[in-house]
Amino acid sequence: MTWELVAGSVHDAAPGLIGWTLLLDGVGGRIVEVEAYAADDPASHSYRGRTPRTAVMFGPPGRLYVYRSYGLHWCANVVCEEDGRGAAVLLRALEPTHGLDLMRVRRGLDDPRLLCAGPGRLTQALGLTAEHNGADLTKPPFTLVSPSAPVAVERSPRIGITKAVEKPWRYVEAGSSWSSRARRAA
DNA sequence: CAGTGGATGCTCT
DNA sequence: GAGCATCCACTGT
Repeated sequence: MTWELVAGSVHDAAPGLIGWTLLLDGVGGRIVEVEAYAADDPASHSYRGRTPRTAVMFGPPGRLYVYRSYGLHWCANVVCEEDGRGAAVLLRALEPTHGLDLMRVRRGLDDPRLLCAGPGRLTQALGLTAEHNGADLTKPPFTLVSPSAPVAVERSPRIGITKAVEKPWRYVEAGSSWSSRARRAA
């Protein structure tokens, strides 16, 4: 596994993660949308230094950083290296490929486009919670599979933040209809 | 369609 | 005590 992927800058790691397949207990799909949160980034949880919540972001790369968002959702990140200064890539959307039926039950929906299109949605669909904070993504119950073909990636500004709003650090698979902003289609 | 606001809990000031 | 890296239901066109 080319896990050097997460050893460098989040701006290399984030587009590099697009197209990988992520499964938890066999349920998941292809990563089609992520956002980079760099060490030197006012919008990053790690920006003000290490705290109990963000400690995982400063740890070994390739781990999961999970936090609660707006009191009700979980959001999942892949921790990157960046000289141990705290950096991670937020998983924003998957193209569901494995375990669709279980995802539908967990999400209470049938529409496959709404199963994993959004950071809170994908964690709910996979059953990802705080219990997975700090988990090693290269080991069970997680599975990571590299893309079988090269993936075209586009950049755009990040969503839902109030600082460093202009930075184009959201990475989406080009032409994907599974991202959180491309929900529209017939 | 677009726009608004409520739910909800934890972290840090 | 404020401020969220969100989602959904509801409103008015």
